[in-house]
Amino acid sequence: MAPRGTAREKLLNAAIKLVRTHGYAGTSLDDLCEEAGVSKGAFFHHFKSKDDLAQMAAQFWDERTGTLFASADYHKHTDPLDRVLGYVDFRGEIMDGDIPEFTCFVGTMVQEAYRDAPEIRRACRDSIFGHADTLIDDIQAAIDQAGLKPKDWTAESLAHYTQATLQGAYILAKATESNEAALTSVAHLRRYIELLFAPSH
Amino acid sequence: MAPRGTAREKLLNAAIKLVRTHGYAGTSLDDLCEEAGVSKGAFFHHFKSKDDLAQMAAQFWDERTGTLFASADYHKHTDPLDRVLGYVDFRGEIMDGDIPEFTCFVGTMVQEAYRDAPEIRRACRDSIFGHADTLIDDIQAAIDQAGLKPKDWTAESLAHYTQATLQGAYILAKATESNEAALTSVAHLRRYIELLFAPSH
DNA sequence: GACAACATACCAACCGGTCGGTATTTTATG
DNA sequence: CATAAAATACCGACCGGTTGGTATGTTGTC
Repeated sequence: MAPRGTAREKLLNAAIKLVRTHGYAGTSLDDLCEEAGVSKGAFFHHFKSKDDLAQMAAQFWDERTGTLFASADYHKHTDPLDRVLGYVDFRGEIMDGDIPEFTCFVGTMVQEAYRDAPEIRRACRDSIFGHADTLIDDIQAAIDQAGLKPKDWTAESLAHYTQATLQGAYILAKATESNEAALTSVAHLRRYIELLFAPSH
Repeated sequence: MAPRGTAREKLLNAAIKLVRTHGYAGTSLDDLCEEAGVSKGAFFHHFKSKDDLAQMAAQFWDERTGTLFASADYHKHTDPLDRVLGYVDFRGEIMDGDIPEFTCFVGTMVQEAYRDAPEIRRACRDSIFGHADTLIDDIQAAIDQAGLKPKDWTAESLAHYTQATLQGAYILAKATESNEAALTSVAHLRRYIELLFAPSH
């Protein structure tokens, strides 16, 4: 028997895995409980409803990915532009293995829930944009160091754009059942950033 | 009473509308029939199953958007780069109104169906990449005219990248319930293409 | 009157959620 | 420090409604 006090976390991890594979509405509570190896009773002890689980899972995802990115090597670069490009490279490096293993849980879920479950939408939005915001300081430092005075874009808008590209890359990956088009997209994103900061402008 | 012989098309349009709003699994056959103003019998007269409808709807969407883009003004530019940039601008212009009205039906659906319904996945893939392919000739002409010899990208990969960016832009729009981040993404995409073809390289 | 285009009635499986109960851990009290 | 009470963690049968799908009509048109 599994140790007590672990059902909640097992359900959160099961949610992330199954929603990435089958979508939110396509994942039933029975599926969730079976995947987690817990009972229906345990589910409703920890969560008020399926939507409540989804919201908590978005926060859980946010923390899990926050740790992953915070401890990644790209922060070690002394040059701010290298940190930004290192981030992009890192996003490419983790596009590995089976598609549900590297695609974005909150990006997937918000597409289904944005209209019918406002709290889920907000939790997903906070995760996506909270993560994007971790890039702003490095981008701004790169702008300052390069002596750029961009008129029609900002560190924030570029940070958001990176997330759009990555989310879209995952859709292409799902459509083709391959990470190839996703990696191509990351390469284009990298090239864009290089061009933005290229000395010749 | 609605005229006979229109149920099929009404169901296809209802599918596009409802899936864009609630997702694929989140849309029931009863919802579909009610939205279309048609009975369950009519549904199963025209479609073998819900998945069959989804597949047909992806093809229907492909034809509908094919007509829209084929008749758009950006083709009128004599300069190929202007046609490409005109396409991007056009994508921004149609990001208007309520979110389900401008987001991508096949991009939404493939996220839910890519693992569990291979025929739907293929139909969505064909629509996305078939559309992307309509850009290749213009991009290639722009490359040739600018005298570029890109080593690590092609007209095809750039065409695919535009679709990734747009699909991701829709996710940001859904997450924020606003088209603002989507428009910002389109502006960045435009800037990237301008930089790629800028004389100074 | 044949056949396509619908409508209606119905079904079994599945869905999210409830409920009564039990096992374990924590806490208050003498 | 013993122990009873209370809170927590968990179980699984069960419920009513919804689901995708079927079987059997009815209606319009050539």
